[in-house]
Amino acid sequence: MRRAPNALPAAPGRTPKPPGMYDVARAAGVSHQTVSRVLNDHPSVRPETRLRVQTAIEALGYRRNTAARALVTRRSETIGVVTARSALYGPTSVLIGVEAAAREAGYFVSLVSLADASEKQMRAALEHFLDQSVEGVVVIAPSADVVEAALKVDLRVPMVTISALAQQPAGIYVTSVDHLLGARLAVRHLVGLGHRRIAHIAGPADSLDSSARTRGWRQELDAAGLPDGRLLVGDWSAETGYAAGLTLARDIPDAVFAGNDEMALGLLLALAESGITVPDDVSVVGFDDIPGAAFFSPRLTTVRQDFHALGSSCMTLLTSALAGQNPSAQVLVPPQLIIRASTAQRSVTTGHTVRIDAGL
Amino acid sequence: MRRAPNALPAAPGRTPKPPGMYDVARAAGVSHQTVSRVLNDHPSVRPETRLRVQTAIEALGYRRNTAARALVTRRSETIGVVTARSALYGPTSVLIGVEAAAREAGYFVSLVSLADASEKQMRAALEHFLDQSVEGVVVIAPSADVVEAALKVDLRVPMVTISALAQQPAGIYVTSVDHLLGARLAVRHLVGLGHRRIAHIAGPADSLDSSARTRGWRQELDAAGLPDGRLLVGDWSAETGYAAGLTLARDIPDAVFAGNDEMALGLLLALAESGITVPDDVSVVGFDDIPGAAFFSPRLTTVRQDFHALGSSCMTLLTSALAGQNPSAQVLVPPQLIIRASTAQRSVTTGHTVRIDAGL
DNA sequence: CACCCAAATGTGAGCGTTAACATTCACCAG
DNA sequence: CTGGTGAATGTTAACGCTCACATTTGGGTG
Repeated sequence: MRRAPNALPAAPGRTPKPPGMYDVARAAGVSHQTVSRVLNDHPSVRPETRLRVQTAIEALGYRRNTAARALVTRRSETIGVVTARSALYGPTSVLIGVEAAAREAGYFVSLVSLADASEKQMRAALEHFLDQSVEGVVVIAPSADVVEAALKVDLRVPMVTISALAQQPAGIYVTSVDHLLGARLAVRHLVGLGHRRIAHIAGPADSLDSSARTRGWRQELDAAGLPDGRLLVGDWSAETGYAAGLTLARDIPDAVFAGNDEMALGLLLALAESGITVPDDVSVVGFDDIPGAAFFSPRLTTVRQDFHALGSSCMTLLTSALAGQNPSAQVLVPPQLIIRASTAQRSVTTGHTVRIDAGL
Repeated sequence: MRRAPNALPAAPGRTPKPPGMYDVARAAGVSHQTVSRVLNDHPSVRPETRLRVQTAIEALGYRRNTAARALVTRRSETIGVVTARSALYGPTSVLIGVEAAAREAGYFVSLVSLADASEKQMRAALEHFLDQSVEGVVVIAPSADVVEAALKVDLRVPMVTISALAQQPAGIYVTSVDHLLGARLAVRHLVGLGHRRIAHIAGPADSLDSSARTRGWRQELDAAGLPDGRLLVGDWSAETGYAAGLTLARDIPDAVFAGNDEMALGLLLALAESGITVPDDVSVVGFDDIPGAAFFSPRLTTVRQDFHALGSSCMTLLTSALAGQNPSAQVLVPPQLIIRASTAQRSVTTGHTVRIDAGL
């Protein structure tokens, strides 16, 4: 067993008990309450006394006991974060972003990852957080059932969910990357390039992010006065992107908007194997800008999400809710279109318009 | 503000205080201590009494106050996890794996991600954990300086680091994926395919995982009686893999072992752009088996890590340390070689041996 | 049938902090 | 000089739990 190398002549053999407020108080020649006041920087403490106490704290290496504090105040400077037990790029990046933002805001984070979206699991997670006296909860919710499960548990603290809900439910705060906008940006880019038949490979049906992206695709097509495109459904995996690619290869559209980069990767492979050249024969846009997207073959045009901004947005919502304000708006973080080599002007040779267009 | 819909006729307007042990005790007609005994399943409680108490707990919706418990026991059923603030596939997957294993082992996790590997940051993180009375700490350490920083803080609880240290420092427990073995598996596969000049693109110099993989590459080359191969250094990014590929393209080896899949991706692109065909002209192996690796072009042969097993290994170490045993061995989790299409028998046309070899 | 022992249960004292209230002290108005 | 006032400090009581110890209970023994 490792023992703290402690200079104090403590009772032999025992781990020296960490000093408490009383010890500090004694050392500073004040009462424990004054120590408490210094710690919580209460105004009415003489500067001189404050200094004396601070010196004593320093000297003894005193650290306030959070359990005792939490016991009496029912506060813990901690927020709980619930995420799905997935190693996917999106959720994990969001988690890191939220953790960073929470720390910046002065909170610590307690983490629970859910093996599934059942209400039971969610309830257990949230109740655990409540037991810990967390001051707020962040739920990273990929699908509607996670949000629903979270809403069923009644929390005594504010909750913000990171989810692309079409509309904000009462009682919780919601923030998200603006997936719809991202999709529109992607499709708009494709339309601008002259593509008319724009297919979409969607993520899993229960994914909110995916629905929002699909909605964006439709809206932009609509706005451009283009007919509906072909819709295929995948599950975020390259595997399903590949399958979609095989299907698409039989009746190739002008362009494909893939719901995420991984599916775009699968798509790219299927296309290559089918002898279809990107971007000459068909343009491809992804979503996420995962590390590596810039080195797909061809380098992938995609939509980048700002996870750091998302984390901040999340904490802003939470802290203002904690401050008693009622931030009502659903905050959306704008994504960014990254144009690379997988998209190009519609080719005149394979396009469905005649050669004369090229001259215009 | 949302208010818990509570059936009890509580004092008007106030959030009803959650029931305590005394409330349960009264309801069950026993003393608070008996309730405590039931909670901690102490042996000497009559089954009938136990049942009565449990019924009362159920009825009142009683939940044990963790702060109070932590205050007296100085235990919290929580472990602290320190990780690097990175969205890379490796670290995040490890994090998810550890969280899952911790929950399985009955612990909750408190998370701190480090913006840098400074001792200051590490100290703050670990002291925060100590304040929270965590029972153990897991440090996911990509580089030696993180481990060193962690060692400098003197902890009163067991610590396990997940790091590919060449040898285990005293006082802490270490577990890791067996990167060295993984690299040897990869290189052995290459050697088995007849390749002799096997280059390596290493990860960043300060990465322990990278060093272990590089060491494995060297060892296996040695064991096969082959000359040292060409060594290039990247930083895990596809960008650097691409740069390495450009360099390698000028003097193409038989095969390349990339330190991770992302660099392999960059390498693949550089090779393709240089008119070099994989695996005909050169075989490529990656490391990680990131989602998508199976859909690189060509599908990437790589080494898969078992993050779930790693998490379990980590918790096994921690729980046995907690139980007072002294698990001394450094536990390594074996990885698995996944053979796909980026590796092939050494081509007779481009090989450095004459055609006659093919007939042997 | 008194006796003892172990099992089952109860009692009281903290754990380290903050909250509420009490006290002291210096200073100024009347 | 006295009373009042507010700032600075001290005292006491929770917070909800577990621990150590005290007490009760229910059988076997001799």
